[in-house]
Formats: sequence, structure tokens, C-alpha cells
Amino acid sequence: MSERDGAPTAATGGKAPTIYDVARAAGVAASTVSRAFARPGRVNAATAERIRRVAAELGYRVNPLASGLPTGRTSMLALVVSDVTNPFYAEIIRGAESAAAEAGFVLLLIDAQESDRVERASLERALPAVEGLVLAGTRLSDSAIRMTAKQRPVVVLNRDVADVPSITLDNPHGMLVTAEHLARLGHRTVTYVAGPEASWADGMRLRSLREAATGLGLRVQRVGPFAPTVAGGREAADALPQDLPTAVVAYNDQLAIGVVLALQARGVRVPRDVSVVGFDDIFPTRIVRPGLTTVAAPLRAQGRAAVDALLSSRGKPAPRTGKPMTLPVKLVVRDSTARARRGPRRSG
Amino acid sequence: MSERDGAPTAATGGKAPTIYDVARAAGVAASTVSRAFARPGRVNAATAERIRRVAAELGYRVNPLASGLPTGRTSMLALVVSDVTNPFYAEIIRGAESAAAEAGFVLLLIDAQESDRVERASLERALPAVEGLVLAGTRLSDSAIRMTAKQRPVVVLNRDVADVPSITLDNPHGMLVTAEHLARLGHRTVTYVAGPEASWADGMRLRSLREAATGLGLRVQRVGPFAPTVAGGREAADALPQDLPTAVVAYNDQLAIGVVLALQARGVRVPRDVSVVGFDDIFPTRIVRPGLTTVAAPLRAQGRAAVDALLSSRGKPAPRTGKPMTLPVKLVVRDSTARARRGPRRSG
DNA sequence: TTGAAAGCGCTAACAA
DNA sequence: TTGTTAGCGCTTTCAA
Repeated sequence: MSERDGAPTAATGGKAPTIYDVARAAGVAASTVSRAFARPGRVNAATAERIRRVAAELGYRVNPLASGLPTGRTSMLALVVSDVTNPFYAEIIRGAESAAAEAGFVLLLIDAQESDRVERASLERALPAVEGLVLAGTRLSDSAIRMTAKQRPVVVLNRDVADVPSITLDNPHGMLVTAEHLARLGHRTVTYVAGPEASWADGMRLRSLREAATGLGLRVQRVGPFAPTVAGGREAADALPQDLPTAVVAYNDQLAIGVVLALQARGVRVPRDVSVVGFDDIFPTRIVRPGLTTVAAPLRAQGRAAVDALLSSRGKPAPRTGKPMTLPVKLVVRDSTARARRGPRRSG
Repeated sequence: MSERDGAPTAATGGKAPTIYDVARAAGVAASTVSRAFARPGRVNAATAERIRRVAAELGYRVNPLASGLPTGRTSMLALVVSDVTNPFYAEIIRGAESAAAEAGFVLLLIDAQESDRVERASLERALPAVEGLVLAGTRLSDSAIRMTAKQRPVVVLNRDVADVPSITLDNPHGMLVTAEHLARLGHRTVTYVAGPEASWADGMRLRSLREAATGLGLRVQRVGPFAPTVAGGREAADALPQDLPTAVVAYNDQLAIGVVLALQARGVRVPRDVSVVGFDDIFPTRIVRPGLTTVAAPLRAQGRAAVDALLSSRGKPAPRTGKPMTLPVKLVVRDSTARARRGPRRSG
């Protein structure tokens, strides 16, 4: 239990060294130590060097809490997701976290656990401590989001909230290429499996699919809403019309996977009897059989972009750009879609 | 853009109300306001009530940074994972986050991105701000962990570090039931697909499997190490002996899934030709075909337990309990294991 | 039960 | 370039 680097520690009874300890040991004023770390250019090179050395010896680290008090700069950002357990967020978190880390920021993770109450409580606690937040998945109402945005810079993902910067996916394009793909395979009807009722993206996707379908002679019907999970997809499979459609487009990959699994369990073959398309391209689409055809979203880039937007908005006058930033998507064709067979197949 | 609750906000030019604003409005001293929030019992009920009301009207919230300065209590915990993208961590994060939230704590997420450098840098930044940390997946050396543990309470997951509290899984039992299951199915040889070389759990599992096998007349061979990912599993499949073993036990589910996928791609049938067992029971084991037989770990409970341990150690003298806490595991039999066929099958 | 006052560790004018 | 001096918002003795 040696204390090689000589740093006194809390556990050993000592306290963490402060700026004063360093100042004393280096024979300078505290403010000079502060400058040496914050604005190295504003202090004599030799002095700065000596301070750094002494600080290292003492095991000194600037206390972000203390420095955040007078400046308001806490170097913390919050990321709100509705369910950490959802693989959809994994890539977003990764993107946000790495962008934050690169900028010297630390990320507060708030898992709303699909609960309004939990989300509000956690937000309440995190808000005063962070310099900005990205709402990747939130149950908050538009007005609640706007209220929050008044206190701290906010970036919303996959949702369009008036007056709040947002980063969305190109849902219209995604649905257009999906519809084209299906039409090209000879499908004439497609059932859209809807996600959560409150989801902005869900409404957007259904509308986009309908629009795209119109020009292609495709008929669109809708079932739902369902929880955006594999379990939700299983339920959705039961809600499909008795005369199974030849094609199903799901709000997201999890729903699509659930649909495929339930269909297969009933003896329905995918894609031979029914073609299925998902959205997002989360990792499981690659390990499922058949591989899921899906609209791939740049999730990691989205997380990164959100943090970048937040960081670049600091200090700026009004970050209200008006138009939401939209990220491109593309169709990834795997094995869950195939040429439509003549005549519908009766459901088991 | 109304400001219904009258709370002045940063974005509107106003500043967040402080304890002094509340004090003035309520006609009491700042210290009384402080007490009203921190120790309600130590202040006149009527006064406390009035303060709460005024505070609510003003939209006052205690600033955790400011209160953390004098007390050292920041209400923040850090959680370090090696790769957020790994579904293995999803449940751990969920458990840790909810336990933290329930205790009024906020969680700092540190994604090491499988990089030593990234992990150290992030840790460096987070350390001074948190009251404790759980290392769910870390690349740090034992001694580095011990150094960290001297500065803040630490709980390590799935790893045994001398003098640092840890929460591990009952690997010996997991491997024992796995070996018994396989032996009962008539398998005589099993290949262990190893995870990362540095992994404590990996060594533990191999050793435990060997021990269990000895008593059951099972021969164990090992291939690896491999990255604990699906891609790693695919590689592992190629490293399997030419004469395929009838059973494969993988370090974790991701490896197991990769092995299954690669085997299937080669025309090898699972479980008919080769039985495969994973570890952890992450969500994808349920959507993969065949469903993966695996040793289920109480991941969420583990995350929760880690935070609870951290929280209960605060203020306590020395949290060095000596023995690591061990969580039970159990075998979940799905469809990736079956009776061994006579005679080995040649690899494609 | 309440108030006054002295910090917590750091930053940011303002002087020197 | 460096030192001095106020705070940042809150907690916590110590008196009243």
C-alpha cells in the first residue's frame, strides 16, 4: 500500500491538494497557479513549468466543482435516453460520449426508464450541474422541453420542437427508398407497424410512407401503436390482418424483429411469405435470421452531432437556427425482403 | 414563450435564483433557507413551509455544485464501462442508474472505448467530482485501481482486486452446471472459446470449467484469446480444431453468437453437429436462432448492488470487507445444445 | 429556532 | 507577468 507518487488521499486521512498547496510549494500566488492551468500563455514559461511539476508531484488536479462555481463552466453535459437497455441508444451514447470526452467534457447519463416521473426527477437534479443537454429520447412535452431549453442549451434528437435545435433523420427519404424497394419487388400492399403513439418520428414515418406509396401504386395500412420493442413486435404480428400482407414496414428494428420472430413461430416464412423492413439498423439486425432489411441511420454520428451542436452553441447569442438538422439514411437490403408471391397467404 | 412560473432563466438574461433571493423573499436569513432544505426538522414548521412556497414560486433549486463545495457531497457517482455498445453493459447501466437515481444521485458515464488512454483521461476528469465509482469494465491495472480506490470509494465488477470491494458472479457454479449439462447430453470433449487475455473472469471460467470437467470425464481444450464480440466469435469458429468438437463453451454470449453464425455459414448445424453455450444471457440470446443456451447472470442486480455498496460505504470507516460479494448464476437451456452425436464431424 | 460570519477551491478583475 | 482581493452559492459553526 505504498503511496508512490506522494499524493495524500482522502482514504489515507489526507485531503486532496488544493491550488493553495501547489502555490505554496511553488512559491507563487494561487492565482498564478490557476492561470498556469487555465491560460498557460498568460504566465511565464519557466514559472508555468515549475507549477506543473510541483502540481504533478503533489498529485494536484483542478476541482471541476470549485472552478465551475465562479465560472458556470462545469464541463458536464447530460444525455437523456428513455431506456438505456434499448440498443438503439447504444450508438448514440457512444457518439455523444466520445465527442464529449474529446472536448474535455463528462457525460451525465439519465435513463428515464420510460417513466415521466423518473425523467423529471433526474433532470431536476442534473440540470443545475450541466452546461447543456441532449434529449435523445424523452417523454417531456414540447412545452416542457422549451422550458428546459430556457435554462440550458438543449438539442433534441428525432423530434421537432419549435424553437429548440434538433437533429433528425431523413425519414421521408428512408420511407421513399423503402417503398421503392418493395414496389420493385412486386408488392402492392404494405402494412405499417406503428411505434409509440407520442413519437414524432412514428407519425413522420407513416406519413412519409403513405406519400411515397401513393406515387408507386402501393396501398398502405397501419396497425398499432406498439411499444418499440421486440415484445411489441410480437404483439404486432398478432394484430396483422388475417390475410397477411406481403410486406410489413415497422417503425423500428426491434418491432421488425419481433414481427419476424412471431411470424416464424406461426410457420410463416420470411421473406417468402412476408417481407419485413425495419428502421435504424441496430446491431441485432445482423445476427437475426434472416438478416433484416432496414433503413440505416447514422446513430453514432447523431450523438456526436448533438454534442458538437451543444458545444458550439456555448456563449453564442441565440442558437435558434430555425431549421432542424437532418441526417441522411440509406436502405440496407438484407434477406428479410423478397419478391411478392401471387395471392395472399392465410394467417395461421 | 411565456414564463409561466416566473423563474428567471439564463436564456432570458436573468440568472437562476439563489438561496439569497429566497431568503430575501421569505424574510429570513440565508442559513435558514439552507436548513429548510437540508434539515427540515431544525426549522420552525411554519417558516419552513413559507420558505418552500417562496422557493417554488421563484423556481429555486439548490445548486449541487455549490453545496458540494463545502460538504464534499456532490451526489454524483461514476460508472466506467469498456464499451457502451456492448449489450452486456446495458443491464448493468440500467441497474446502476436506477439505484443511483433512487438515492438522489446522478450517474457519470465513462465509456473507455476499449482504450486505456481514453479511460484514464476520462477518469481523471470525473474523479474529483464524484463520491464514488463503479468499475464495470476497466482496463486499469490492479495497482491503478488500488490507487484510485484511495481517492474515492470504488467497487469493481467481475474482477477480484486485492483490498478493493468487488462484486463477481459465481463463475465456478456456472461452469459446473454447464459441464454437467453437456456431460448429461453425452458430450466427451468441449472447446472453451476464450475472451480477452487480460480478463479475470475469463481465466476464472476456464479454470472452473476444467475443474468441473475433470470429475465428469469431460476433456477441455481451449482456443483464443478473442475479442468478446460477435466478430471475435466468428474468428473463433475458424480457430476451432479441424475435427469439430461436439460442444463449445464460450467466454460470453457475444462470442457464442459469433461462433454459431460462422458455423452455420459453413453449413454446420447447431445444435445437431455442435452444441454451443454462452455466458451472461444478454438480450440477443433470445432473438438468435437457435436460442442460445447460456449461463444467466443477474446483470441488473449487479449494477444495483454496486451502487448500493458504494452508497452504504460513505462515511463508514474502512469498507474493505475482504471477501468479494458473489452473485448467483443459473443455466438457461435453450436450443443451442443437444445430445452429442457419435463420431466427430469434419469441418467444412 | 434563527442569524451572522467564515469558509469550501477556484476564478477574475484590478493593481502593481 | 504576478499578486491582491473579492466573490461564485451553499453549509456550518457559533452566538443570540
